[in-house]
Amino acid sequence: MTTSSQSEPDQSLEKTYQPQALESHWYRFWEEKGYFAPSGTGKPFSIVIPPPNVTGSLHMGHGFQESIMDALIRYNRMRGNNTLWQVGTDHAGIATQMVVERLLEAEGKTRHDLGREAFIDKVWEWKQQSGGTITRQLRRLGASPDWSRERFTMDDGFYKAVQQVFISLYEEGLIYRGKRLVNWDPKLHTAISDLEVINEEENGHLWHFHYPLSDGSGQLTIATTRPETLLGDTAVAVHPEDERYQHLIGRSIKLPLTEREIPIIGDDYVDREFGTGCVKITPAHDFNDYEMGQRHNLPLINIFDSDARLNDNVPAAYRGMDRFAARKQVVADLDNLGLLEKVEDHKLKVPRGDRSGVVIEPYLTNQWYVKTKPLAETAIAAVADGQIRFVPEQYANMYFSWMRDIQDWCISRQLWWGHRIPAWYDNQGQVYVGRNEQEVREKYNLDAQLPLKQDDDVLDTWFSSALWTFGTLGWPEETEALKTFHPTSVLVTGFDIIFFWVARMIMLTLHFRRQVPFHTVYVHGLVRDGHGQKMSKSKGNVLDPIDLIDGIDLKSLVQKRTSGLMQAHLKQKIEQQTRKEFPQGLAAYGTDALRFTYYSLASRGRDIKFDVGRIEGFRNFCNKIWNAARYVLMNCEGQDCGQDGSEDYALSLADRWIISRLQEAEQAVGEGIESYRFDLASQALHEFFWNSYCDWYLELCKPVLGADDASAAQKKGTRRTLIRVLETTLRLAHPLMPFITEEIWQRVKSLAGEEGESIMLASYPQADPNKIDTGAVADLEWVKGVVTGVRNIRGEMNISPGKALPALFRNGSEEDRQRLRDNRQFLTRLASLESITWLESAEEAPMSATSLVGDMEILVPMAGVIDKDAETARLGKEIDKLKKDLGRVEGKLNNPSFVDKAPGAVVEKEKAKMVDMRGALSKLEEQLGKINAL
RNA sequence: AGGACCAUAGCUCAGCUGGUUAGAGCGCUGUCUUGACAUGGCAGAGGUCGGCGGUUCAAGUCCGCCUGGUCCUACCA
Repeated sequence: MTTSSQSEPDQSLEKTYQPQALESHWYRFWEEKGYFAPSGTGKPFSIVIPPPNVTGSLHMGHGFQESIMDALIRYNRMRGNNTLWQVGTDHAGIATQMVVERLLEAEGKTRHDLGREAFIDKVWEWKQQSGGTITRQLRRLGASPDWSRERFTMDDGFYKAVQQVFISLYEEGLIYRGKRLVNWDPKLHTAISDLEVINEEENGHLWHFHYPLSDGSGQLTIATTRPETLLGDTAVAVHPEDERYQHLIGRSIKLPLTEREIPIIGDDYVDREFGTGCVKITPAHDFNDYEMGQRHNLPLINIFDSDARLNDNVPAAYRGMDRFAARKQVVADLDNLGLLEKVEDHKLKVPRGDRSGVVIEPYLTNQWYVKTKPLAETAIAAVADGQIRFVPEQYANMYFSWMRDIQDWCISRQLWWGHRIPAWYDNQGQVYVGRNEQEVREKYNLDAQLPLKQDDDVLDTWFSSALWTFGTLGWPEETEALKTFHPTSVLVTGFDIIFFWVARMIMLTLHFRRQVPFHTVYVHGLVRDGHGQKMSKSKGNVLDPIDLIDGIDLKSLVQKRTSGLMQAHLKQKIEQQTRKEFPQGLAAYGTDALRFTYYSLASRGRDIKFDVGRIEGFRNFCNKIWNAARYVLMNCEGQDCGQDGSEDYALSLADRWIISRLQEAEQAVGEGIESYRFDLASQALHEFFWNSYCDWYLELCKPVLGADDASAAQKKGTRRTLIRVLETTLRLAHPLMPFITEEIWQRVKSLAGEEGESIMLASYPQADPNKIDTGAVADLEWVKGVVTGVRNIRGEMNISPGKALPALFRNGSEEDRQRLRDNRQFLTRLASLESITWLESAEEAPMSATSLVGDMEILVPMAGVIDKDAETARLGKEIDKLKKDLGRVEGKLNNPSFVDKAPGAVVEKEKAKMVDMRGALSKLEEQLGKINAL
């Protein structure tokens, strides 16, 4: 491996770009040197990482997000800011507990076999074992957080912060415990918050049942999607103004199967148009019915146990039945009684747990809640008054609409893995909140003999992650880090967790710090596959960022995508699809190419489709940089590159031009990063380096460096420019492509007069308007015009690129003549010309192919090389295009209201355009005429 | 039901407060192994900017309606 420039400074770059070796080398170097820690000087800039699940692994979404954060961090670090990227991981309650339970299941055990203590030990063990995966993968991405400050949402310090927050909120009356309906997950046996419930439309049925009136005078027909809840009905409701049923309000129903008498009530919640206009009311198993039950003092009959099986509150025949079995049974029984009127197909939204996928049951339990309304008010204000800015702005609306209608947040979870709720109960169920049992006894003056039992529940994971920005910086201690880096500068996150995380962070941080958690929220889109599909295991379209970096053969890729599938029947389809899409597997593109791809796709927060063709293109870009650097080094190593402070060098037109272009590129890249338009930043960089530096500048250097007649000063000026522009571009690109830039920079820095141990600590290039030379830009545009004109003739006429052609210039101005005198060598070389001769107006021109640069004509004599028909066609094409455009311009200028009303400058511009076009057109037409006359 | 976003070249996308001949990458066609690079060079083809209407001297860009798509929130049992 030749990546160590320290030991072998003179060794040139390997012939081909091979990312693998150099990436691990430089990462180790940076980390060992401690470069990721804040410098301690400059303006503070800080970002907290959205903490990934400690036992998780890196997916494309992480890759995208961390790449963006790392670019911001490296950019700010190079700008001289005191830059902190705070890193850490989340304990991810439900997700982690589920993983460990699945491991136990493989051994035929459940968590209950182990008991709480032993199970938690097991989870810690699992964290120990797999917890390093994601942080190792972050390193592979080149992420540069301060690892020495790494935190975990269940470390000791965080535990303190969580307790403090819970206890304070409780004491302020903002946390309370209450018995009410919650979203119950019968598989995971825990309550979950509204946000964790996914409502998807599914096909179901609407059953119409007859409920007989108690007095036997008739019946009411109700419509329901959930027949089994009949067993918990405590009323039937109709609209109070519904003439069909009005008279029945106050009377009662004899509830079938139960023989219970339940009232008929009037409530304007009922929609007269839907179903039959009569609704069965089950206050214990439906959120709306619950509300209605409260309004009408209806009893609550809970008919389920925690598995959602029917409990002892139902007739013996149904006890112990699963809810879905009970549904069938109830329908059958009512049918037998002749009470089933009909069954209709019906689409309905079915609530499912986002983790378990099972149908969520509204279920009456005791839970802890955060009273969110008071917290939301200040949180709304912070965004409304601009203390927090969303990028793109439209996400602020999403935030507002949710916050204005926010519901209390259920924060208790019936899990074992998580922050245990700091509350104790005596035998009477009296609750005492405090840091530990001893403190509770002291605080509440409890008798030492009074038995206390801690709450079994843990807190929602998002409760602890809501404290992330200040908790990681040492709160509740008033640390230096907290004072320096809070509020953080920007939060980089996906729109999917604005409610889960961002909103709650804003609420709790404002409450406890009287500070916003961050000034800007940059919301990025979701990474989808090349066809716009969400990446998911079951679709088998997941791409692993690490595989894109290291490459993976087809066999392993198929293996990876088809193993551990929940539904085995998908296996074949996924395998086929994978073999078709990636017949060669994935090549090893390297981290820099992957990162650059992410940036190129990061526009305005919309979803991105990750096309593997794209990363290949940017791997090629890396290769281009590599080879350009090889060429530069080849010409500069061991040579005087004009870095000794003496001024004995001369800058050519090309030198002055590329320096001008570099300023523009610096401007564009900087603006792109500052405005979170990484697509624009990466594009500006790509365009500058490939199209300006490589395609033109390097080619323009060749005649100078290779010419015998070029002076030492000219050669020195060219070498100086060559190496300095390369070196600057590397710094410009470093936040986006950290590895390749470091590798090359180490070889280039001293030649370019730079010092320093690492590019990541070097200064970020700033555009200098004084270096923009508009004259040089115009002159070089002329050179490009001539070269491109000849090349066009050559290309279209199929003349071999090796064949040197004579060229005649005609109708040139004094400026054209001066430009030719200055740049003859460039034109000869780049256009591969044998000679360039001015044709005086009196002279007869030989039959030629023609190209125009302004008013000047370039003639390439046709004798022997150009075929008449091809030239006719080529000119015809040019003429058609000109005519079309000219027509448009003339139309505009002939329109009096345009000339009257448009600003003068616009009109002048159009007039000048018209003159140019007319001139060009007449020259081309004349030329076409001559050729046709042959 | 309410709201947001999107529709530009075969594909993926830029196009800022309305004013160059609408751009890029990939793909495609032709050609060239020239001492940095075939992971490359050079040249080229390809678009009535989803539809209709409006504002304006001027609309891909602003406004309205329509069509198609994505998503969020709420929810009628």
